[in-house]
Amino acid sequence: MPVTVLLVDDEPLVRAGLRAVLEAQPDIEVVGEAADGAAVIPLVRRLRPDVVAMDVRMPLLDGIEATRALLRTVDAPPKILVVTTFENDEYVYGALRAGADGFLLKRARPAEIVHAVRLVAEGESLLFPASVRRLAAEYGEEGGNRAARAVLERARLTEREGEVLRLMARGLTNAEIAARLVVGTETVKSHVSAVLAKLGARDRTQAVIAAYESGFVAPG
Amino acid sequence: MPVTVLLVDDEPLVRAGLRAVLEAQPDIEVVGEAADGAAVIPLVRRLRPDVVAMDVRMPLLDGIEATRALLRTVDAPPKILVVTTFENDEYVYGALRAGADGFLLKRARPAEIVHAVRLVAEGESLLFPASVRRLAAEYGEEGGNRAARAVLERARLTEREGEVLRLMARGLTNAEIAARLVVGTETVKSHVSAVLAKLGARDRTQAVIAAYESGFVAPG
DNA sequence: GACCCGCTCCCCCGCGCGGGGGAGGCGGGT
DNA sequence: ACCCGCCTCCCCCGCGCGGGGGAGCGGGTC
Repeated sequence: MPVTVLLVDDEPLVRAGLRAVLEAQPDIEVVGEAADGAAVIPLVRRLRPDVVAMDVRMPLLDGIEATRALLRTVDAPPKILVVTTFENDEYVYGALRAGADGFLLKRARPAEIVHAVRLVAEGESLLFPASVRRLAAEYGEEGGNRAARAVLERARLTEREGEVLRLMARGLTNAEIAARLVVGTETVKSHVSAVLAKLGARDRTQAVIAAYESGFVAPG
Repeated sequence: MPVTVLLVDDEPLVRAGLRAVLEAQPDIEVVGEAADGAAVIPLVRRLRPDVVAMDVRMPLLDGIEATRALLRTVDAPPKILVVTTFENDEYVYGALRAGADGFLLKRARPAEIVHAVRLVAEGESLLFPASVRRLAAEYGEEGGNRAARAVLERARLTEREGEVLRLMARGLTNAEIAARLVVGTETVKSHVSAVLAKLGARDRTQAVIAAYESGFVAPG
């Protein structure tokens, strides 16, 4: 049985492109399209797709709200793949926080798009696509922490949030981080929440994974 | 002010060796020695060392019990560095679980020993020394998961525990892991607890860090 | 047969974590 | 003067996590 996909994007051109790429696969079937977030829920109820490829910026109901509504009102909801133009879109992080399973850049190569759909359909999350992982490599070994800085910028982490993430990635608890930074635990909690939101992580474990996968911290 | 160290080992030779290595450093001072775990607590109360270098296998009171007792009865307890002969010693994991801050191989080079003492004195934990981290490199890139298998063996993780750790390192919750493995959440909790104990990790975040640091899972 | 071990599932319990709010100070930018 | 981003701290709340037990079962060893 093929993977069924519902396309949600306000630009017909993008929908057509995604459809062309996905329909070229024998095991992927596009079962419907929607032009805005408001139309998604009834369509999902009727078509029951495995995956919804959802734009973030849309009229009426944006991708974040649509994702939230979908997960709240539909039982056995489909996997949600957030489609965006910018790697740096805060809306993406909002959508991931709302429960989306991964994100996908519009300028990704067809093979990557297909791969992303298959992955989320299998239940994998795709928070840190290859493009992000390659950062460290791009900057080279001798870049020192230039790659880390780049990731910082992409995720728009503040300096303090970066410090907190680094300590999280050393296995410290909030209380220990607070002691280390000589601030209150509530302050650390604020920073941690900000880091989770910006990285699209659900908990500190996923944030640490993100730190390793992005090259923000390196093993050894 | 120098880092003060208390040596606890039943073998005088080992104590002498550690003392020679550490005293060679201007910023490290060995303030006392003990031959078994039972003598540790009163000595710590009197000498108030920054670091206790503690053997695991000792008569009367072993390193695990001594660590536990120390942390329970002494306020502002010193950092505890577990000293062992075998990388594979389950006692080590027990000691780490009991609250020790790091472990150290007796066959480590002097520079490594000094480094370890300074690190734990600064409040860093040292769960995964360089010797373990180098595993992946030893086995080479084309080793595939041979390095991972080696780590598995060293930590004595069972096959199932290895699967669970791998899923933890993908950011899954216990419930999600349970669904993936088609078992109950209580079962997963058992495996997770076993993994934490064997890796000397305090929580799943530290376990994931261990997985990355040891090469059990690799970024990218 | 007795034994150990790995996998499975169950109980109770405390606590750290993370969500969702808000709020004040402080420096920089227009 | 104004706003805004950052850092700091506070509240309440639910839940997942991890610790501490125990227990049954199959498969291997001795």
